[in-house]
Amino acid sequence: MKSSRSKRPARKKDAGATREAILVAAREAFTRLGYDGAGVREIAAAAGANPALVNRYFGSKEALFEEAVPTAFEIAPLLPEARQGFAEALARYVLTKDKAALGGFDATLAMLRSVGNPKATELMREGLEERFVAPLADWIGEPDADVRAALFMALLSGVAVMRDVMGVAPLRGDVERTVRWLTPLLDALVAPSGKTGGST
Amino acid sequence: MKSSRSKRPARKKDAGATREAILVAAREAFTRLGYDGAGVREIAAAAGANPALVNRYFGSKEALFEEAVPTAFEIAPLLPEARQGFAEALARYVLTKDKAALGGFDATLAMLRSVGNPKATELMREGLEERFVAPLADWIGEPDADVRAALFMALLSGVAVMRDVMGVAPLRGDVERTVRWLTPLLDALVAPSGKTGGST
DNA sequence: CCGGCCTGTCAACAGTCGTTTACATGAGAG
DNA sequence: CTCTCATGTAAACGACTGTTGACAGGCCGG
Repeated sequence: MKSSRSKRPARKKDAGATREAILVAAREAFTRLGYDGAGVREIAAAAGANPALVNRYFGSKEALFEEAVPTAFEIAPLLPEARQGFAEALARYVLTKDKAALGGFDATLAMLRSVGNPKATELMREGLEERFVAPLADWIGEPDADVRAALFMALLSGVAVMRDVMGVAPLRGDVERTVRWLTPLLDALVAPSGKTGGST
Repeated sequence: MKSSRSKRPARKKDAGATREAILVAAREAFTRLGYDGAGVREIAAAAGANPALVNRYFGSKEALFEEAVPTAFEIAPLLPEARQGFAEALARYVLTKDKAALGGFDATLAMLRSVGNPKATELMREGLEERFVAPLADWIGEPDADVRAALFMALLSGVAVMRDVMGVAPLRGDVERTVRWLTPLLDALVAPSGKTGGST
């Protein structure tokens, strides 16, 4: 009973901090529930803010989503200098990533759970191509790099959908066994050409 | 002005036909808009029926979805006797399939656009495992068949998401060029072991 | 031909959604 | 201290959602 007042601010009047709290809460909610499933009231409550402030600081739920999710697509930090072991490292990453890290935010999951909404997909397409496919294609630097990068992203997304969203059993089992089969697939897309594909 | 009456039945009273019309309209709507995006009023209107009939014949929107989508997952018909050319045929299929066929119904697209809704994913998981992953694993009949089948489905779903839902550019371009890179990936998962993966 | 029941219609319910407006409050400037 | 404006609150709007109950219509068996 430490609060006799009906409202405990928990945060003094600070527009910047409130805006940031809403943004963080939105990322978590979009990751867990998708664009349609996450409501502004729920997001605001998780941020300890009033629902009306969402519209005041972001204009609309659509604009909030646009700022929260598509800008978070980032493949660049994952591109190492050495190509050796890159495929396996990424395979192990998608199979073990814990959404509890980084405050429950996972851009890939937020994307996948929001693909049902046409406005959300429209907002994500540009970010996906510019921040994921294009940099990856540049990094591959081989013939058909654009197609290979797109297939790379498709494979990662597909695994995420089956494992984290649909909960398909075999992908939730032994990680090492799955890594052993996923790695060569990813590697074939990023490795220097001539080994697989490309020829007739 | 051939109809002076305010309502033209367009179909005489026939419970079975009405039920079937709703089912067909629901499949098309779920494919195009996903579980959340497709409304019962819209489905009923497309079927030329009254919205209340949806609940009368199916019980609820959830039950309608359960009967319309998860039962349509079917890999069995696509499993040929000969393994030769199977991967390439399936690769070409996912890259050229036209949703206009079969009345605009595509079970994979309906699934992907509905993954944002937890009730929908719950209803689809069983059908997906029993009607797609398990039969495919049996057909592969190799060590780690379950993981390989799951990755196979993940790859196909990922391509569908990136190409048909997100509209990623490289996957909408030259089909043959994409087939050339997608085929060996699928082939590695269904081909007799020893060629790729499984070792170490 | 006629009554009963299956089929279809209509309207409304209760709830949620994003959004907006009017109002209260508190912190900092003069 | 006091005025003032940014910040936060409260309530309601209009539009939707899935669902249900009461009612009408027509087809078929008697």
